[in-house]
Amino acid sequence: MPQSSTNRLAAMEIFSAVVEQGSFSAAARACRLTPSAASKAITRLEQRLGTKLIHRSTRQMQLTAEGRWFYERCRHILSDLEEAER
Amino acid sequence: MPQSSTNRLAAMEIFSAVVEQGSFSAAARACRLTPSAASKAITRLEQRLGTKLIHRSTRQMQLTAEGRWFYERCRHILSDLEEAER
DNA sequence: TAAAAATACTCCATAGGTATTTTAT
DNA sequence: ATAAAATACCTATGGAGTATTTTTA
Repeated sequence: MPQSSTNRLAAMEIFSAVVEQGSFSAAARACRLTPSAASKAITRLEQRLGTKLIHRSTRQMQLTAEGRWFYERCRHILSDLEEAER
Repeated sequence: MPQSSTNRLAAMEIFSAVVEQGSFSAAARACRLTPSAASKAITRLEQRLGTKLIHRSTRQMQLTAEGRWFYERCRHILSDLEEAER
């Protein structure tokens, strides 16, 4: 049930974009957001899940095992969603 | 991508509750919301989808064909989501 | 006529933007 | 040195609540 008022789908979309683009700035562009917004979205997501999804430095990023698993779930859910909202 | 800033998952959860409970007030209780919030959530959802999901009067409600279809999609997505966030 | 739903209005928390700082190559 | 990420600060708005009105069995 709601009350978990954060926008979980937006977070999943941004996370997927980060994974696919390989950087926060590129993901932000793809999502038409600022890098700041993308960064904060991922941080919030990790806090909510209580898990690190991406190991990142200013120059490189790598998915954690949980990140890889969560990315697969995201793809699945987002494609189902696309169908549902079509 | 975001910018569709509405909380689509919350809407799906509320919609599912309405279907399962058979009324907006009961669904609101189940979701720990006011009937007002539930009503507005479904209205927003229908507007966003551009489809009527529920034919409703003050005394009865019935799913449209689209509503039935969308409900099935919701169940599927929400249970996948539960797994993803677990 | 009494319940459930819809709505007008108000308020606040989430999440986005800008500007700046930090970090790593 | 520079480009990317993080963060501090500010702001806007989506969405929740309350109070009220509308609806229909």
